[in-house]
Amino acid sequence: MDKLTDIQNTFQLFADVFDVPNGCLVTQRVSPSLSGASKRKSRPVKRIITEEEEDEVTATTAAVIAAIGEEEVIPEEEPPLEPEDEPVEEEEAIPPEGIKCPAMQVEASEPLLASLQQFINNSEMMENGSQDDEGNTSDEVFSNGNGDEMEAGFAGTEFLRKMADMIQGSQSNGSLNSNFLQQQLASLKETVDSPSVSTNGNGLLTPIQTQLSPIFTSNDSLNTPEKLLQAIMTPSLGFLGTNGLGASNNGLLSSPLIAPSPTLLQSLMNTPTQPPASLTPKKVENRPPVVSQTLKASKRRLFDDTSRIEAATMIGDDRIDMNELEAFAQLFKKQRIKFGFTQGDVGVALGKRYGTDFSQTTISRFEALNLSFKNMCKLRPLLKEWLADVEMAIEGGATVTDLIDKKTIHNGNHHPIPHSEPHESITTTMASINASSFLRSEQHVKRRRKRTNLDMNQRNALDTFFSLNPRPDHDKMTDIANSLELDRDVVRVWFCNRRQKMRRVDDPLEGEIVTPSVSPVFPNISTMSALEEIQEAARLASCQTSNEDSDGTSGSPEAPSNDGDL
DNA sequence: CGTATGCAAATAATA
DNA sequence: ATATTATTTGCATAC
Repeated sequence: MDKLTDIQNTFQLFADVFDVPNGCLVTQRVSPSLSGASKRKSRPVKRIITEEEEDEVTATTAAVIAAIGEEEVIPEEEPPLEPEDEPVEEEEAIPPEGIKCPAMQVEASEPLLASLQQFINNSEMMENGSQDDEGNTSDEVFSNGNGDEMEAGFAGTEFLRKMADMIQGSQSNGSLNSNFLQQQLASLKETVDSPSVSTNGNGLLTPIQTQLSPIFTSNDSLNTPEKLLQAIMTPSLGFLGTNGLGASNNGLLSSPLIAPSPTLLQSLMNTPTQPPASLTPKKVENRPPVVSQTLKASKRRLFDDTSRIEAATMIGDDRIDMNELEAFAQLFKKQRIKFGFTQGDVGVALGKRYGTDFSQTTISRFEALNLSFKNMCKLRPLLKEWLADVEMAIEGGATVTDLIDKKTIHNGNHHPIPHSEPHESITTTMASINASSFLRSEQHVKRRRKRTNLDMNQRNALDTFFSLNPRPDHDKMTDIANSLELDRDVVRVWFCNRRQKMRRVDDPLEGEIVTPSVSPVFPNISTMSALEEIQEAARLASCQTSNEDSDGTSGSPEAPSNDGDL
């Protein structure tokens, strides 16, 4: 029963996904409880853009195939299809260095359809044509939520059929996708009827057949529409669009492709009657080979791993366009340099203005679009304002040095503007700005704790402690903190991060690891003594070397120069 | 020097 | 209040 409903929903979803007004995928807030549904992992915007650029259409195709389960046989033998070489950009002062957002409108339905066709074919063969009625059997087929095995093929076919019908039936939008789908469906049906023919006038269907994923042919891997959908929708490869940003600059299609977040989809598919908990809906796929690998493999450490494919992340609620961000970033940099500010200067300046200063690193990343989309959006207004102010000031006759000087106002001295300022306006402007709106924010903006820099000894010690007990309790923590002359919070955070890291390293495959959380480490060491001994050792070790630097001179163990929060 | 990055603290949002 | 997971930042240090 519920299964059936599920199917229905799934159909609907498909229909929605493929048949939207603008001919592009759109995320629509699904009513259900996707409240906490957000497992997003973000990644730098630039990377996203680059990705899109690289894979284009090909990516989409490959994506679907891959997502469906096929291996990564679709490397780079794909005919490039002469993408776009349109000169585009008529902007003037912004010479994009190869960073742009190509259209992501590429049809994703073709490969999908092809796959569906394949699937249906296979199923058909399997069934031996024993079912003639269209929609009544489904009830039985799906009613059993656990004993489904052999019916897989059958049910699957049914499912796809329905889906196809549905899609076909609700196409009247004239949208690109709809039309295409309709077309494909036509040929699809034909083909299904006469498997020997390849009516497809696009030749799109044929080539893919061969690569039909095993997921479609094996009975047990696709026994539920959820899985099917999931497989298809697995965003890993950009099938769903990379991030819902990227608009075409050449006018291929005007609206950005916004894909439903996988999470969303999942929640959508999940029936209120959540099954036991045998499978972890989390990272289902194995390796997102195609797309992600192609990127600059320079530092595929954190980002590559961390950011999987979750591109649909920033689909958010707004259709913020990447173009603007990109443009602003460039403009910002240009102006900054023009005025003679360094990234560091800006960081400090922002601190002056908003109470939240940023490091040179952050500014650098902003300019290079090396921040998550969300993060970029968050920072943009600040930088924008700052830039505007500076421009205004400069226009008013101020000098960069003046400005820099102002923001260089170090701690405890207030003689920034000695006297005769030839540019009162500037001063006024600045003053007003500072005084009015921002000053306030400055107050309640709690400054980020200065990043603690653990020295080798502390690290080693912590490591040791960790190996002994990855999750010490409050007291233990305090103890450790004391022995290392660190703030308890620092220690706590360290452990948290460490666990996080551990998890990150172990889990990836999630296939065979047996939750090494506690056992592997010290299975026998139940003796407190031993444990403590080691701890002592660690402590000792740490103290030894830190004999002279222990005072936390340069560090920040204590008194992190907090602004004493007003 | 000013920037770009790796590694990983510190934080935010949730469970 | 705690832990976990996802993210934002920034110290250090390599370009």
